[in-house]
Amino acid sequence: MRRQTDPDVLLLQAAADPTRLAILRQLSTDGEVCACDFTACCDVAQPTISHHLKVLRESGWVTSERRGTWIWYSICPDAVTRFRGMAGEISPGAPRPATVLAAALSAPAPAR
Amino acid sequence: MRRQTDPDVLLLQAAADPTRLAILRQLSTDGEVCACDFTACCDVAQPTISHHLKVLRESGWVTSERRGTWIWYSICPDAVTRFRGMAGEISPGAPRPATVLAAALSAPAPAR
DNA sequence: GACATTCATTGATACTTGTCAATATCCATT
DNA sequence: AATGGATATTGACAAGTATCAATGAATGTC
Repeated sequence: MRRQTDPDVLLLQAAADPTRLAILRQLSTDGEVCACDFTACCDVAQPTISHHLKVLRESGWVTSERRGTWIWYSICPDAVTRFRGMAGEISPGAPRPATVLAAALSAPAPAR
Repeated sequence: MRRQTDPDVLLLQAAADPTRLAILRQLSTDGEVCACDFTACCDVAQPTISHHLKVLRESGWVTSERRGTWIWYSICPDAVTRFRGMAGEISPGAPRPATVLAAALSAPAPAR
């Protein structure tokens, strides 16, 4: 298992966790959320929330801003753009007209 | 670490791997790909490809169809729809007009 | 300064996952 | 049925990760 460097994979990996997806969804709804408010929605201890926020920060999903005692988190618009770009690129694929299908069936072997 | 059941998280987790993302991208480009053609693009052994294809199958990303000796894979349109739906739901969040920002700054504590 | 609160870090532990060698299974051809 | 090629499965191992208790660092209040 080699460590990830592809930024797209990093973005997906960061979102692919129930706690972090819940965080992203709450941020999508509220726009800005204090770190102390995430413990309520996610049913995990404070260090765990802090860990997940770090993952989201380092993957580019969120930014934080200190205001006195509290730290407010919000989603980076750039991450949303990148995520939607990936969603646009992944598609069911090129159309397969009958001629192409027939060619594939009669071909001696798949393309190398 | 409790096992995942949320289908959205499962979909993201399945895509959040370099090999599997490469598979999805090749399927997006070519529409339909023979299992034997994935070993070339991903630089991993055949059992590893088979393992990743299984993950993509069980998470709903792809379907397979046997044609004689070869098995052809393609992306499920439904998975694409779900993925794009998630991409649409995650956003930088509600707008923060000056009044809201001022209220947040002067508030004694974050909303509980 | 002393104290309380918020958030981050450290360290330990249990669980999950990506990988491959070896083997099995399925299909087509001879 | 015997052989060969394409995929899947099994088993084992190394590496990654989610979690929390304990602790540290920063800020605000008294």
